[in-house]
Parts: sequence; structure tokens; C-alpha cells
Amino acid sequence: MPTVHDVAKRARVAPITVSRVINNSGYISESTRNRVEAVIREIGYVPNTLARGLRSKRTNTLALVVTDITNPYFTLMARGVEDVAGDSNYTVIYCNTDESEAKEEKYANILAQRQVDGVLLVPAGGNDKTIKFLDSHGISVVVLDRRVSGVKTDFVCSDSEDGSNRLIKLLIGLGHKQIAIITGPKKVSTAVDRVTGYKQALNEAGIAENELVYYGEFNQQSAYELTKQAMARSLKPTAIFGANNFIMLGIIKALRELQLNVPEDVSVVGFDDFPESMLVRPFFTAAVQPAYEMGRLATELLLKRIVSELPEEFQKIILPAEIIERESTGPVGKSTA
Amino acid sequence: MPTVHDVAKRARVAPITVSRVINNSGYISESTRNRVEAVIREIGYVPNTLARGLRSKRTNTLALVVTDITNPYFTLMARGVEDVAGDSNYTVIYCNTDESEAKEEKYANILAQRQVDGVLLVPAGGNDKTIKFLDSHGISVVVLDRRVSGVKTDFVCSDSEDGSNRLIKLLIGLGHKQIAIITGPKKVSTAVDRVTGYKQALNEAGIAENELVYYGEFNQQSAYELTKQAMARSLKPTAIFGANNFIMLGIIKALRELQLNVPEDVSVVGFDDFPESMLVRPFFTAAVQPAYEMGRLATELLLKRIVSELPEEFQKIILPAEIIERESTGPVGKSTA
DNA sequence: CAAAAATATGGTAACGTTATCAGGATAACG
DNA sequence: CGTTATCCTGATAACGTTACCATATTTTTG
Repeated sequence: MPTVHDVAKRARVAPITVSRVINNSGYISESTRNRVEAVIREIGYVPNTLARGLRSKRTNTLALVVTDITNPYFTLMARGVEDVAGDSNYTVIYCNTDESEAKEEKYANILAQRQVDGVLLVPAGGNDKTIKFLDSHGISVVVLDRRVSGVKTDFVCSDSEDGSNRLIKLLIGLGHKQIAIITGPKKVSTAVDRVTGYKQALNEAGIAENELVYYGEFNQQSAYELTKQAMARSLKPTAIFGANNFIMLGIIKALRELQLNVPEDVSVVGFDDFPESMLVRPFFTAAVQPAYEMGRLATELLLKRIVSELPEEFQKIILPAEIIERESTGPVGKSTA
Repeated sequence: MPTVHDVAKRARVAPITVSRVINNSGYISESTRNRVEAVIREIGYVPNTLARGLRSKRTNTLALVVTDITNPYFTLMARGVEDVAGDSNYTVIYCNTDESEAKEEKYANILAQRQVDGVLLVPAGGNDKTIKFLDSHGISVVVLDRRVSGVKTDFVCSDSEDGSNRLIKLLIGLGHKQIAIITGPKKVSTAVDRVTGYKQALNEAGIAENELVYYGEFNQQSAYELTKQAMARSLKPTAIFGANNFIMLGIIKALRELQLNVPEDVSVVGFDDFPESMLVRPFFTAAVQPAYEMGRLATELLLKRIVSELPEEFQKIILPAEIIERESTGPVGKSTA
């Protein structure tokens, strides 16, 4: 691969001049710049970010640490991050902590090794260890979505208390009084804030709280179990508030099993959304590709290829798609019209 | 920040010995190893990946280039990639091409600059330019999801022809004969393969094709328009095959506007899925967080912080969540039971 | 027991870039 | 016209690591 030196020699300038051209820094005459740029194109020179970062202490790299990129909420957030970062010539590394503080620390270490310039962090726990660690390595941190108490950082979130408050008011307006909330773990600020907003709304309306607060995990399974618990009470809730999108799904699943209709029997509200118009229940008859498996296999292939453990012939792996028959198909001419 | 030299000095060994310890390479006596490891922990040494990569020509970095990480299909794939990569100590950079070959080339350049070890590529077009470019820079490529003709690489995909064939057979089994297919652009292999499978199934069943093949984009808007076109024919399709998940959504949206029920009036099948049990139509009453905006704002903040254009005080940005009232809520005591 | 192999450690240089300092040429100024 | 400011270019060294080669000690082997 050609280097600044090759470009420099060919353009009859010093390497540093080439550096000035590609970085648009310092003074350069039009003619030299043109000459250098011509050579760069000619020999297909590509600057080496590693050397650049090593010397300049700037890598133009950010990291986005979330709990699970698979959650559409975080996916969308990631897209926002990448679009902005890309416009400023930054590259983004994504990390999934799966709500594990251990994983979070592991990633923090990796990111320090990689000398990233900054980290966007959705903290897995209330823990400030990660932030302090990054800080001690001179890495800027912006905290996203969840508060971490007692740490000084920039912080971006949406208003959980207010949102919850308004959702509950909406339910109250519909006549609901037995309103349960199923939320995440106590160590996560959003889980707590949403309870606060919930209680606030109930208090303002003069409704007793009735111990209908259920702390759990921010996932479907946990919500499913807690919903069953909540619906086993003698005085059943007429409405349930799920503190995030996966929780909503767990609620729906449990209610369906209990043969309860939404909203006729139980109203459901929640935080976070799913991309416009996805399925309330498995709906589409579809050929489902094993996307995760494909990602896995491809990466394994690639890694082997990199360490050249693979025979010369290129592999071609074609996985079957699974046909899943659901509600979007039926016999011809059964129109209800 | 401490370096190998600091560790070496303190452990009374040569820097190269420290390198051997952290890389687990070469011969090292137990005692030296312990001594070095103790010093590493003691002074909080973190190896610098840039220097390492510069010297060793290996960055332990992969890139996943997809069209849009926002599509659950790719999100899931990404998770598969990251899990495997992470296990082998590789970090993954994600890139969204938005089906643009120009963006793809731009990213290829960035990835070459970053000296990534390998690229997992979902090609935006039939174009082999990117692959050749990466190849010329000694970067391994595994192609995912879509074929690129005339290029030698590893390749992982699912079986589009077979999947389509089986979906159409399923429809035929239900008595459908007027079956339309709405697919992606002709330059994308999956769009074409799915048509092939479709035609195959029709031929095998002895059903005329009737010009019900609609090429477009792999997105909702395009599918929406094509569905309207298809349903404007004198002999209307009784079933529609959408060649990916976003296309399915566009089909549903158009049919709903045309007051047609699924599956009573029109059956719908498609490729790709959505995560278990999402909404068929906007269903949940929810507090919707501006996830994308949050990602944007946070990144802008971070970038400013990195170049320290920001005043010392840390910012706290709290965005309102939008309350969207939909079908999951209703007045109390309206049970159908 | 000499020779070969395995183990343990280190010195030197190089990866490709840019920070820093410096010098010369040209333009602007009072 | 001397002085200062602006413009243009370059030499040198350094960023932190590991490849490569070398040496010394210990163990194994025939």
C-alpha cells in the first residue's frame, strides 16, 4: 500500500505537505495542492488511520453502548447516532451490554484500548464505575436514556415521569382505577421514574395505589410472569402500564393466554414503540430467514478467512428460509364484504 | 497513560516481554508473567490498539455493511455478527448504505483507512467495485444476503428461490390463481431470485403468469404504490407476495386504504419477518420516545465536547415523549365476555 | 557427554503519520 | 525602505507497539 512518503516523493514535496493536503490544515499553495491531490488519485493512496491516531491522539471514532441493539428503540437511536457521526467523519462502534454491568466494564476496557474519542452510554446499572474509568482515560462520555447519580456528564433522555403521568391520566380519563404498572429493575432510573410518574398521576386523581407496582426486568419473559401475577389478584387491574416496549409484548402474551381481550377486558399502555405498523400478534405468513444465524455463520467464515484457516475455494452457504403460516393467508373468495 | 515501557521498567523486563505477556505469545516463565501481570493491574495499563495495529497489521476489527440497520432482519443479523466477533475479540463497525452504491464506496474507503481485517457486505447493487477495492487492499470480504456476479468471495444467504416457491405453493394450495409479487430493484439478486421462485411455482402448477410482477424498491412507500397499481387491474389479484418485510407493510397499508381485509379479501405472504409479535397496525397506546432524535442530539453533544466547543457545565437534555393513543386502550367495563 | 531442541529474554528498528520548530519568500504597513 | 505579518514548505522526532534477529540458559536426546 502506498504511504505519504510515496505520494510525497512522486509529487516532489515533503511528507508533511501531503499530510497538510489531506487534512486541510496549514498553508498550501493551489498548485502544490493540485499536484499532491493528483498523485493521491493516481496511485490510489489511502491514509492510515492507525498511524494518524497514534500520532495525533484522535481516532475519529465514537462508541454507542446500549443494552440491546435488537430493541427497535435502540436501533433507531443508533441510526441517529450514526447519521450525525458520519456527517462529521466519525465512525461508530456499537456495543451490547445485555443489561450486564460486567459486560459494560469489559467494553469500556476495549474502547479505551481503541482510543475512541467519545462514548455514548446507556448505563446497564446505576454503577458509575464505567464512567469514571472512561473519564480517567480522557474519553468524553454522554449518558443516554438513564440517569447515573453522582456523576458529572452530559445527559440526554426523554421525560419518563411526564410521559408516564400522561399515560396514566389517559387511563384515568377512561374510567380506570385499578391500574397496574409493570416496570424494569429498581437500579435503572427509567424503571423508577416511570413508577414515579404513575404514582403522581394516581395521587393527583385521588386514587389509592393498591400495591399494583411490579418491578422486574425490561424483557418480555419477566413482564409475562408479572402480568400473570397481577391478574391473579382478587381485585384485578382493568388497565396495565408496561414500562417499555418488550414489557408491553409480555403483557399482551399473558393476557392472551388468560383469554382476556385488549382493550375490552384490559387496557394496555406502555413506553416506547415499535416501528410503524408491526404485528400485534404473529400475523404475516412469511418465509423467515435465519438472520441471526446468517450473521453468525458469515462472521465465523470471515474470521477463519482472516487467519486463513480456510481452503482456497470460496464457500457458499445457503440456508433454508422457514415458512411460517399465520393469519395473513386464507382460502380464496372468503370475503366478508 | 502508562505504556509498555512503564510496565517494563517497573517489572524490570524489556518492553517486548510485556508484549509477550499481553499477547500470550512466545516463551515466558511463570514468575515473569506473574510479575508483569501484577504491574499491569497495579498501574492500570491498557494496551494501545492503534500502535499495535500499526505494527502488526492486524486491527481485530470487522465491518458489517448493510443497507439499513433499522430493518429488524439486519438488526438480528448484526447481533449474530457481534456475538461471534466479540467471542474472538473482534470489534465490529456497522455501516448503513441505504441501498446507495455511492455510500457503499464511501464506506469501503473509510474501512480501508481503518485497516479493518474483514468486511461482511450486503451489497447495495450488483456492482463489484467495492469488493474489488477491498480486495486490492488485502481486506477479506464475505458477501451476505445478495449475490454479486462474477466475483470470488465467500457468500452466505438464505434460499430465496426455494422460499418463494414454497410460499406461492402455499397460496396455490389455498386456491389462489391471481397472485401478484411486489419485489425490490432488478439489480438486487434477492429481488430477482424471489421472482424466479414465484414463477417456478406458478409454472409447476400450470398457472399463467398474467404480468403480475412488480419491481420497485425494498421499502414501504414503493410497495404501497405498487399495490395500488396491482389492485387497479381489472382482474384483481386475490393474493400478494411481498419480497421483504417492509414491502409487506406497504401492501397492508395500501389494502387497508382500499378497504380490503386480510386475509378475507386478499391473502398476503412475504419474505422476512418482524420480531415476534409486533403490531400489525399501530396498536399500542404508548409514550413514544424520540429515539432517533435522542441519538442525534447526544452525538452532537459528544462531538462538541470532544473538540471542547462546549462550556464546562454539563448539559442535560430531556425531551418529551409523545403520547399516541391507539387501540390498546378503551373505557372500563366494556368486556365482550 | 556433545549436539540439538526447547525455553527465556532482550536490542534494534520499523509501522505511517503528524506535532513541533524553523526558515525562507512574499505581501502589507507606517 | 525597514519592519512586521502572512504565506508556504520542510527537517526531525515521536506516538506505542511488535517483527525480526540474537543470545543465553536449560532440557532433551542419541
